[in-house]
Amino acid sequence: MPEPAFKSEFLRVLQARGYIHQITHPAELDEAAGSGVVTAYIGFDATAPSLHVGSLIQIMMLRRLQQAGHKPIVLMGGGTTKIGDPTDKDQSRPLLSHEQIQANIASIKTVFAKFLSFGDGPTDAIMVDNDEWLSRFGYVEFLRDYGVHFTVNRMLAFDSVKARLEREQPMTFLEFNYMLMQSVDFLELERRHGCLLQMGGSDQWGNILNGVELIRRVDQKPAFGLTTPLLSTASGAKMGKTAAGAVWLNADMRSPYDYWQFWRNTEDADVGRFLRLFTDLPLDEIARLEALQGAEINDAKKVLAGEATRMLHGAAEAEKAAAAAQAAFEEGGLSADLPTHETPRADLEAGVQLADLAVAAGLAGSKGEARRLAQGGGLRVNDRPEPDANRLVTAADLAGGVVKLAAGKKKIVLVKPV
RNA sequence: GGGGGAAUGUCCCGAGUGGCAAAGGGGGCGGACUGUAAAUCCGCUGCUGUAAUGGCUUCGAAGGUUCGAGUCCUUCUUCCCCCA
Repeated sequence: MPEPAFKSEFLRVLQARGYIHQITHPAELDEAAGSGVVTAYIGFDATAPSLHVGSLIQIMMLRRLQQAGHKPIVLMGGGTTKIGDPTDKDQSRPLLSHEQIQANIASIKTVFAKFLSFGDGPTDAIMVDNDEWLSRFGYVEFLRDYGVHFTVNRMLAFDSVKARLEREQPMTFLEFNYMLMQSVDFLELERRHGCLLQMGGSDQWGNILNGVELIRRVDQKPAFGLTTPLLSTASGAKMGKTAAGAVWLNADMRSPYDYWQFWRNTEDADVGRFLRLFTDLPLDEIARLEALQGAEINDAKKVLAGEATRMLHGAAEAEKAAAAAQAAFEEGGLSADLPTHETPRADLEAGVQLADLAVAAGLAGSKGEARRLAQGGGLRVNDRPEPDANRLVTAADLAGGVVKLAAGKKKIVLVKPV
């Protein structure tokens, strides 16, 4: 897109840090953001008990919004999750129960407090659940009030719908209604909180546009939409999916150490971009880090990992993760902060089959996998490759009170007798 | 309502028309090279087990034919297309 010179601090920051993909009315939004407090929202799904890194760019955008003196609204999709967003999905999702969804929301909530400051002040963040209004509509009422504003012709033209149809994959009427509900969300937030702007990933562009138009048509009020680029790594992989599964933000689903490792393993080509998006470091500092060449860029990755982990888990956890990584990778030593697996001392004294231990410690999904891993030279006991997964691990393998198990070079678990 | 097609290794795509643990690819994992990077090359990728031959469970669901079924037959489920 062209480079409009934004006047408002908010849009200037977003632009400089690479958050902007599309804006519905750039000049008007810039004007609004430059002359007063803008209330903006982003919707989040509640399909899992935690958000993952894929949502982090959205969370960070709300943080930037607040930093620039505006008011963020976190919209939890308690109602829309009951439907399931068809965007980018090939198949319908299994429907979750109301209780599951509410439990997920409660769990997700804890993360936002780390990035935003909530409260009653004019620029304090608030959190709302769209189940509050969506589940109250009667069918006839909903159709009369909102259904009239949407034409099927138009809805069929949206990418999310078109893609499903073209691939000859079924799309239920339930899912087809998702974009109506999301539009109504925006309208509802505009009425309740004077919300002016909806943000989201570029895949949400169509849904956001619908909301913008609904508000403009029904309430004759200004409304704006802004999307972020779809985040993928430089080599094209989707952000946030690794072999170990999604990179969850909740600490109980992904340890601070693993979270630190995720960022540490960023590709060279992504370091600058990620620093801008996911840390609060000043841009000139980032430019300096980004310019590092060869092996030195690893320093930039450590800064990235440290900053990102600190923001989510706090300074203490970030330092522990960094120290554990340094000990494990740079000094070949042990650190008590590495992930540990506890095993009964009596079992260890009797001897535990290595394959069983590797599975129990989460390094392999099955004994067969552990065996293959061992045969391929990827399974290490106390830093020595161990080709025989049948061998017994005993108390004799204890070194410094623990047995160090590794699958590959990066997944390390300390087995601790208890 | 009538006619024609489709569902395959629970990550995805996809070959297979009586001997199949099932081609090929993507993805993922491991190894080598490096810098805990990328690219490249090599290996692995249903569970379980051995020094090794093995055992078990898989091709939408349930039955059937057969020494033997992903493959043939019947019924069912879901989806797609055409006609009404």
